[in-house]
Amino acid sequence: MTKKERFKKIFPILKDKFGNPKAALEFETPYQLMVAVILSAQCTDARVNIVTKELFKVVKYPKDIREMDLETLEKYIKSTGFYRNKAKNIKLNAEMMLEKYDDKIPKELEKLVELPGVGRKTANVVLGELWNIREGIVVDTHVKRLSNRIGFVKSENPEIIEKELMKFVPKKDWFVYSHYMILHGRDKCIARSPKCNICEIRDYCKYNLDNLKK
DNA sequence: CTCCCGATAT
DNA sequence: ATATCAGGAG
Repeated sequence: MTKKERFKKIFPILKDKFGNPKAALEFETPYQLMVAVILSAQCTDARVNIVTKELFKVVKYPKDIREMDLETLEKYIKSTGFYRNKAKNIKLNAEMMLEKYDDKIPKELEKLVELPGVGRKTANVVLGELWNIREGIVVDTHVKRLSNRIGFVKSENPEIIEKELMKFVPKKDWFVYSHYMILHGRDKCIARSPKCNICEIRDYCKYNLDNLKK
């Protein structure tokens, strides 16, 4: 089976399982979503939501971050890990927002990634979530792991993985596909101990098929 | 490539 | 004890 054929088998199964997924991150304003995604680096979104529940009571726009001192911000977000980097980036990010965009988040990927703390992954999530804009495929740790296990790619480089996936994943599915990878990654294709024996897509997964031979 | 870094599951 | 969690900057 070609990659495209396998994708056509896998995608409907995941679609049937997860439907039309909403982001697990909680937010009210677009700016809050960007902050939440920055916080979600190497951290579960459940943890991010615990932190933002308090933080977003006082932070809704970039000006709210400007008014908050660094130490206070660090205290709010500490439990998400990397808190000093994240706090510093969020402060710098707010300053650039106020200087260039006020509180209107730019809708171009090239401009978004210039904001401190925002990389390609974060930018794609923000654009997709807020305005359904798909400039690429979100490649996070889950997409990376599942793509390699299924046998779609053989690479640890997010940009190479993204290009490879874009060859056979239809553009209209780019955004939901990464959502499905993330959800399925948390549910069955867990990093440490994948539950291949109860996995819905095991018949199309290289990792499972290879293990059966042993 | 390394560093950042707390919380959680195993 | 240790790997892992919706990564980004230098």
